[in-house]
Amino acid sequence: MDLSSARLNSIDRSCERMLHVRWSQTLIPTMKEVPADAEVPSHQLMLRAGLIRQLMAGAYTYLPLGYRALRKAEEIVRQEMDAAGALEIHMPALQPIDLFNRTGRKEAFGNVLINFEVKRGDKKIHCALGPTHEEVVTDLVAKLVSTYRQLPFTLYQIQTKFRNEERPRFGVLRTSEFLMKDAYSFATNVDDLNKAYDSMYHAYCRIFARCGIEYLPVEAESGPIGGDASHEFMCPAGNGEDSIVHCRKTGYAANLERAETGRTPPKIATSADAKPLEKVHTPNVGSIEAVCKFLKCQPQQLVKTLIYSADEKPVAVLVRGDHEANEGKIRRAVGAKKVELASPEVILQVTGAPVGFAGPVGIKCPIIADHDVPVIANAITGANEGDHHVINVNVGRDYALDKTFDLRNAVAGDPSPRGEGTLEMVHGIEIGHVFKLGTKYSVSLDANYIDEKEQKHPIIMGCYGIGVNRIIASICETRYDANGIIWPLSIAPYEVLVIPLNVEDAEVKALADKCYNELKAAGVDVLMDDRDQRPGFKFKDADLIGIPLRLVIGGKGLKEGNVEIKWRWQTEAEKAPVAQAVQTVLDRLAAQRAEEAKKVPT
RNA sequence: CGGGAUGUAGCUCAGUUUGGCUAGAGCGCUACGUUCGGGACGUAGAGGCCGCAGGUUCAAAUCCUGUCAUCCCGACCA
Repeated sequence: MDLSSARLNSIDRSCERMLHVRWSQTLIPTMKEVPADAEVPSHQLMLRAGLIRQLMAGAYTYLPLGYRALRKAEEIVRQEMDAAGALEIHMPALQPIDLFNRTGRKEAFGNVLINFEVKRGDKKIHCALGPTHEEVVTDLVAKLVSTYRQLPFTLYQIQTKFRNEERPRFGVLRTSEFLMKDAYSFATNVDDLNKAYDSMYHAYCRIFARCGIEYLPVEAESGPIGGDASHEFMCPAGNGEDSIVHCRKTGYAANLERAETGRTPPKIATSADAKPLEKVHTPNVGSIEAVCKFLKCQPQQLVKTLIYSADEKPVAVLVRGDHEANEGKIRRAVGAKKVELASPEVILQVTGAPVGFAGPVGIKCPIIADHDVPVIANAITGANEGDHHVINVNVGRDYALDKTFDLRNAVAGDPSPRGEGTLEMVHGIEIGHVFKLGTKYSVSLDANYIDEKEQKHPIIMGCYGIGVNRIIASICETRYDANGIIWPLSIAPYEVLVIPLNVEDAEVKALADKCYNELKAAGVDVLMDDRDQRPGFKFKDADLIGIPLRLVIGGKGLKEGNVEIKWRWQTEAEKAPVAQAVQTVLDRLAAQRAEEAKKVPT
């Protein structure tokens, strides 16, 4: 046997070892009780089902069952990346800090970037642990690519990332060390960038569909390129950290930062029953909440006046008291590059009052207002004078407005921007992100190419990430019942669980062994619960770890010549004759695989 | 980084308010026996730096000070 066939043989054997196992010989530490530290379902279930154990806040060990699931997710990601033509590489997690200095991200990441010095002889090397790999990959490509003829291409890797989370939480959902698939596309023109982006977007849809995750691609803040340049892939889940605005009717979905509303601009006219303007003394009453309490009114009656600095010029932004201003929308409305809340000095300058008492009446700077503002009759606003508000403020009479804008965060009940339907708010887990980067990194790291006219240009990039751990966590967060996890067939640590109910019964044991051996010979991922335990105990564990298909072999069934086959999500088992047991399992698996495949976009 | 909570057996927790015998229970674990189709029962056992350090006291799981860790809410999150 030559070396290569020996290696193949050993790979074969290691693959075979992956496929099947006896429970008594593996490590599946299930827990009956809910660990006190775990709050959200995925965290509780992953601990209870013996998938993970915590090392410290934000760092978890994947145990055999959990690691199998993780590797299955990883493999689906890898297959779809390969199919999309991306090239797999593996970059170091350990990176020189210099790269982050050059892109300005040492500053931008701040405390999130884990970095430290190591001694090498009499030198000190300042390193970072990669929170993502834009710097490393751009540096690599800068050194490898010189001409347009080498482009375009997309590189990807599946690798551990490190971020010093200020507050790790929700078990595996937010950790300081996590497995991420990150891909980077390199192109000479926007067309090729768009092609790479679309191809990644499509691959992502296939990946999440194959993983059995309910997912929603949402429009996200687009950054430097503008337009349709960024999507987050969200898994709707009650415990998700992100708020998504979603319209069921039109399918519109966007994150809160980005979501438009379909409101129509109101007619700007003074209310027919406008009451006389009146100044009231409101000592130390600056916040909306305090004003409402003091004047016994509702926040909807107030006009919130925020002083922003738009490219260093002050502008007053008016939104209804119960709404939140959206900086991105303000930036676009005034056509500024940079928008931030003005400093107390600037506020004093334009309003003549300290923070908390700004209002549109008599203010010394331009005003822009949200659609919902001019329709408030007899509104309450700051008086541009310390410790005073004005009541019965009305547009037209007391302050002027030519037009109104969409300036606030969307709220549930807003009309969809697609013309029909209503927006609702859902929470979601961010499981993927695709982003058109442009030339931010290629410019700062000198990644250029020469075109056919020998002109030098920065390479146009895109980046595409998937949180592999979050795939597992999202499944556990959304697919479970009172008894445990309900895995999709594609990600389940094992596809089939064989349960001989009484391992002391020679006939039961012999049939279970036969089924187990035949299933593994047929290439099925099969786990056999060969433990000498009572049936109820084994059923409970089976439901907890959630293996999709359960094959029960017991004395009672055997007397009738039957075994029982049951999907985890069914309540009643199907009886199959002993002779057809294995074939029935294989048939059911094939049918289910086909069923899951139907949901994958082509 | 602000606010809140909790650290006692592998897990879930009692005991702390009001200091006082050898620190407890259930589950799990070990051995033997009886059981055996949805987390059985009996008997006998093993298992504790009561988070850590200092202090008060004749005496500290219990009171005081400090510290560490974990969880939750908020801020932050390329």
